[in-house]
Amino acid sequence: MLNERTEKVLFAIVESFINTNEPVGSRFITKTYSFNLSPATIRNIMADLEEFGFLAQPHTSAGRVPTDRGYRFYVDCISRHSDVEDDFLESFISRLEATREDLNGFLEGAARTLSEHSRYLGLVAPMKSGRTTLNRIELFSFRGDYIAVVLLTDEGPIKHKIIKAGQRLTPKTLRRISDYLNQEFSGYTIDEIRLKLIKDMSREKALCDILITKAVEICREALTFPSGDIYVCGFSDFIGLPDFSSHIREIAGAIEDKHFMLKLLEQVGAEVEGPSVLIGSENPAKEMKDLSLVVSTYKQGGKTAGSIGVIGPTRMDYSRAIAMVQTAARFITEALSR
Amino acid sequence: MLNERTEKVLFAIVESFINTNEPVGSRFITKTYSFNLSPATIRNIMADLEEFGFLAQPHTSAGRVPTDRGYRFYVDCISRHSDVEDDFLESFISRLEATREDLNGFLEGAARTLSEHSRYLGLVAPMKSGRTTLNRIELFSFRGDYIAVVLLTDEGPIKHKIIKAGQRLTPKTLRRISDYLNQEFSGYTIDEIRLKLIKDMSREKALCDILITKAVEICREALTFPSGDIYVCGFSDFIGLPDFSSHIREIAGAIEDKHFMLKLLEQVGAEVEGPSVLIGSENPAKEMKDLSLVVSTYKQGGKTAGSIGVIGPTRMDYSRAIAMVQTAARFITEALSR
DNA sequence: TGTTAGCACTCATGCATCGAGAGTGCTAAA
DNA sequence: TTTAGCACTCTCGATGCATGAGTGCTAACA
Repeated sequence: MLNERTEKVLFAIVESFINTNEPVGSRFITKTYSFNLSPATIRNIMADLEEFGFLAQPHTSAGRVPTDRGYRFYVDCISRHSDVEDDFLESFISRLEATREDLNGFLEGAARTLSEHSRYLGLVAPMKSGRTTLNRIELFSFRGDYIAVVLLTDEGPIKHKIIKAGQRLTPKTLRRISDYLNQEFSGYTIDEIRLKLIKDMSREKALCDILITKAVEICREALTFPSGDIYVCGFSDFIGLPDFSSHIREIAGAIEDKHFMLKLLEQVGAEVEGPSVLIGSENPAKEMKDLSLVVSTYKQGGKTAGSIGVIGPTRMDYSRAIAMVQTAARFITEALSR
Repeated sequence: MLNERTEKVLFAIVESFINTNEPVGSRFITKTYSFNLSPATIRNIMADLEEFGFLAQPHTSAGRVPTDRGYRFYVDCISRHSDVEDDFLESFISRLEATREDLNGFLEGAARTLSEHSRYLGLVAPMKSGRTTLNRIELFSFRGDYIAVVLLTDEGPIKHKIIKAGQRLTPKTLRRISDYLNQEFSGYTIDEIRLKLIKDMSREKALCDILITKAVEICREALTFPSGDIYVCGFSDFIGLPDFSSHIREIAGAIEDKHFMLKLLEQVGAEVEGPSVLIGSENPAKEMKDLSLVVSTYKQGGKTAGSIGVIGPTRMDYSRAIAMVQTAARFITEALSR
């Protein structure tokens, strides 16, 4: 499609622009890179690239700027095996030391490490709990007629919730309820349990057992989780980037909206092996048309356990960002397997 | 100190500036407010106010702008009993409905309500858990040699932590440990428990009881909490304010730093009854010299349970903000008492 | 003695102009 | 196919100028 020389020029332009944030001109290219071509030739090539839709001019007589399509071509071509700095990995390791046994703390630390090293926005979203397997349910009465429900999942973290029982339950009753729940639901994923709960609705009515009714009720209430955590770090550095001085507000709004971000990560992350990249207008939301997203998933026990990634301007150092996200995802996966 | 007329002029200037964000001139005052004075007289008064340090001019021949001292005088004078809009309270009530039995969810909702109605930054910080009373400790073994520790406090929320036990413990052993812990620690505040733990160090060694050692160890590990939650809402609206287009970055940095914010809230909140106000340079951190903070505490069972407040530009609608924060704090206090 | 009218003065702001510089596209020559 | 040359376009910063808002001061007034 593009001959080698044209491609090289495109890459040179993309990389210059990533570094300098200034439209790059033909003269600049000839000075900086040794293509042994005159500015005029470069200009011809640039004109071609513009026809292809890979470059654009902010105005006549400015230099060229890569379009989203240009970035896309670049990203699809670059090697995905570039290395990350040593201190990046070291940061991860020391964070892991500091937060051992505290999964959420570690994940938040991972987001922070990512943002600090990339200077972009660091994201981590543990997967929606619907897909995780329930290990055990524990109940205990609490302050009179409340019940504390603790759900242990295989993931490690515990979900908890306080429920109003409506009446005082004896420890024995409580134990019978929790035995029933564990027998029914342990080993299933949260989503499966939700399904079972719907089916049980009828069965439970048939049985007319107050105890069971209560148990299922508790379970149903306990499973109305907040839909999932997400850690976002590095906002202040991110905001300081010169790229979006104008419409910060919309961008900040989109980023603050955790539901939106979760949905975005879930959509993107699932598809391919290795980091996915969404560039500018490829993004589903218009607020993010000047932003790019690099995201990967991490696994636990062979199953996807969450997403990690960065958000930056379309003028992002993709090669570095991809390497970092990939490294981070691998690191977390490895940490979780221990 | 200030005669009544001078005071009225000051208030007029403060309020105009709060509304318009433009330096206010003598002519404007005479047109807008009916003091029955000529611009010249107003100018004389303004000159006096400037001498007092209540007003400043951005440059010769701009209007006057209130200084932090000016705002301070204004805030100290205004009635603290202005009303809030009805829909503000309604928002609270509906949030409470939606998040019943989920304290953290409710508090986050409160921060959001506050930010949405004030258009400033809404903050809620549940008090550092050190001052809350431990109700009960529950232990259960988890995935082999791990132990899940769940701490029930009087506050309602449960703190949980997963600990590596190092060896497999039988249910019976576990029960003995948890009985011991409950006997020792229930009814004390977390801070007291920390103290007790230090004392126990020696006693425990004397006893040479492996079980107790293990128990105390578990407790100590479990009490290394993350230092406290804080909910910050409304960043995108806040950032859109015209006041700080220049140094957004520092401000965003300060706000993102949760430790810093927690410390700030803790410092301010504790002192007086009703909302405290910190204006611009009164603020301990230089990054916040263009921001004002209105913060109050909410209580549970007579004890301070957390802080709630807003952060806005020094040019803040103090009267409204104070009323809102006060209302919010009262509402939460009331909700917690049920 | 306090208030006001008048006036000169100061600045910020917006607008138009201008020159410099950067970069382009096109053409013709190598 | 590449390159040199040239005319052309457009941004950007500096400059000058008029305008308007607002002030401080002085002198007159009630």
